[in-house]
Amino acid sequence: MTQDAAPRRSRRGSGAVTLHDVAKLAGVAPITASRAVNTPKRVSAEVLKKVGDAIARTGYVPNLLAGGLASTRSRLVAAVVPTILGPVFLETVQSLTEALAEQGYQVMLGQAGYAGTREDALLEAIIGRRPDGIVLTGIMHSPEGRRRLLASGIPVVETWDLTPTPIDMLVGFSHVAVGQAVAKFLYQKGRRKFAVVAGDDERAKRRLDAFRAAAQELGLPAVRLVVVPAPTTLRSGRGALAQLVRDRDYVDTIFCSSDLLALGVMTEAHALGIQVPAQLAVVGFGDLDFAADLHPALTTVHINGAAIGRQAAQFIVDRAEGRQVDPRVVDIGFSIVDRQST
Amino acid sequence: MTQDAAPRRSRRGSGAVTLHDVAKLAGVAPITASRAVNTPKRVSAEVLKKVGDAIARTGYVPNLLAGGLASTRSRLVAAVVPTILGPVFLETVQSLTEALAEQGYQVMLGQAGYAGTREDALLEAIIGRRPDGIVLTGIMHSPEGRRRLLASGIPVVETWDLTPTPIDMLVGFSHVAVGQAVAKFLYQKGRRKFAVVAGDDERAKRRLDAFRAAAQELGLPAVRLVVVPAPTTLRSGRGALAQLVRDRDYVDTIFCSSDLLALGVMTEAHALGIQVPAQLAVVGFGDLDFAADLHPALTTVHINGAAIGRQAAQFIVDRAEGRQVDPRVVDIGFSIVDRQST
DNA sequence: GTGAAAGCGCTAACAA
DNA sequence: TTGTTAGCGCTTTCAC
Repeated sequence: MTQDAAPRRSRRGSGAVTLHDVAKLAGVAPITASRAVNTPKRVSAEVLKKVGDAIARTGYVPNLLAGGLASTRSRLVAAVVPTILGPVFLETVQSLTEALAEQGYQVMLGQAGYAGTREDALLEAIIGRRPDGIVLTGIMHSPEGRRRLLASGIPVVETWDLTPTPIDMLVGFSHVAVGQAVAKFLYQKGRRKFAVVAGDDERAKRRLDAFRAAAQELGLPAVRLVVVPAPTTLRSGRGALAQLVRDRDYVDTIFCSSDLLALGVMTEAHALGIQVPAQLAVVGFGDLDFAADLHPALTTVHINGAAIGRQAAQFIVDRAEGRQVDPRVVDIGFSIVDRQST
Repeated sequence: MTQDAAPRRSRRGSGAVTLHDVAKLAGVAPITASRAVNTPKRVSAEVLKKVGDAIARTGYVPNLLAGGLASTRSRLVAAVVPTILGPVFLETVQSLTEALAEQGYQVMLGQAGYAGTREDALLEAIIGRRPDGIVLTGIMHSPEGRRRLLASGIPVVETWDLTPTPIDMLVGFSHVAVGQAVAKFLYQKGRRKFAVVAGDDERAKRRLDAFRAAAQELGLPAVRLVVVPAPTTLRSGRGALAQLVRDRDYVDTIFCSSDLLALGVMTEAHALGIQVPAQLAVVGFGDLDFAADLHPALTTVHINGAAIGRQAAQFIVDRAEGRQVDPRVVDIGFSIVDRQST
């Protein structure tokens, strides 16, 4: 603890070990120590060893805030979801986090809320961190928000959708195609009287509209619609079926906008003594973990959420490393998993 | 675009608007602009207006990396979960994120993996960001990890448990008390032959041990045990009941270490024609969203995960603002929600 | 209430 | 391959 004789201005930051300390201990210049840490190939074996020893001895952990400021590369990526409580995007966030972690990036989580309030404050908080990328899942449709993102110059990946006018990069699938495919699939199964139970959510609405249009084209009767608030729950699924029954609106098939809703419909069917699939076919969306193991097993639309996360990570890392990203739009597709509930 | 006459070394960072630009436009010193942004009360109304106008005109967004470096307060909090895919901790992460966002902090997400591998790399990544706090949920039990955390000097909140030797701060509940309470509860319901289906997880194990010990003290026969891999799933719940039946190990009650397992047990019971609760009582753990709406509704242990998140946020903000935190351990308790499945 | 100077810990640019 | 210098954009300390 050698104090300076004239300690005019002491700041001494956090008091943690710095690269300077390591460099001094190793007997090299700070920048050399920096290279030993970040680009070990561009440094002699001897220096590498000395610096490595010094790090081990001091327990040095690089300050990424300082590094990010100096290099204008924060190695931070923001992921924005409506809410973390919806199980839908979790797989994407998980694989995104993992793929990025492998490359030395961390994920900052932002919850926009379905309402779209706070969007502005959230954007401010995100942009202020100067992340190397922003991954959006199912949100940010206000023109003002899009403008700010664009203005920030930060690479943006939109996911879980295929919009005609992406902000920047895009990995998702067509909700319209899903709606059409499910209608066709059910028609081929011999089902004729459809209902839809859907969360009050823009993309669910697009699936549903396509579904209804396809049903109409197939010459089927009008599709009955029950809208429930987002986020969807088992409870609202139960309520929706109860309502259909109460209205004596008999249908032979229900397409739900989430697996949780489907589970709710099936639960209510069980409680009411309605046989699935004999009397009622149920289709979900998402193919959550539990869908395959329900009784009866749930037919549902499978989205490879993990692949979406990985692709998003790839996009961002590519950009951060200065690589050209092309194409900037990836259609990850979907598949209908045919199980017992239909 | 006035270029300097002799641009020796241009670095020009990110090219974004800086506080300097704002200050110049407002006709004040940078530090004054800084005060206008961060401590508006310590600035005259006139300055406040000029700076506000300049910010609006330029679209300035403060660089929190730079601010964090200078002030040694990153306003970043790391939250570590085993995996984001387990629904158990989500409510905690959600309320933590929200409570912190209100105070201007962001959450960085870390996934440790149940295996405990990568723990070291994760710690390095976290500490390197110099977060103002670290919230741990259900992990970090390696002595080496604890040592590093301690050495980093960063405030740590452990959650979802009540350990005898916390690293720093702690908000949770007693898993032993849960096990005992559930055993007593079931005994009072007239149940006598217990089984446990539990994930291979340290804390589930503690609940279960306490549960078995309590059953023994009540003079009940030995508790049958089925251990399934973590994270727990509906499928492993189904498998567990199937196994019990296959082994002709008849029990009248199953205590599951998660609601998902309980749902699996109930699903399998339904498939096998076993009546719940008449022939078999089922108790879950977690009181997830769907538990109340199952058929029959699931009796389970309720943990106020949101309260845990809020308390953790409080702990960290208090510390960051230099307040004394006392007490540093909060028992959030639990409750048994008595529904139809028992 | 406002400002000048210094520096948080690191890396880009340039030079040797 | 290594080192020197000058910042990255902000806030602290000290002075008025």
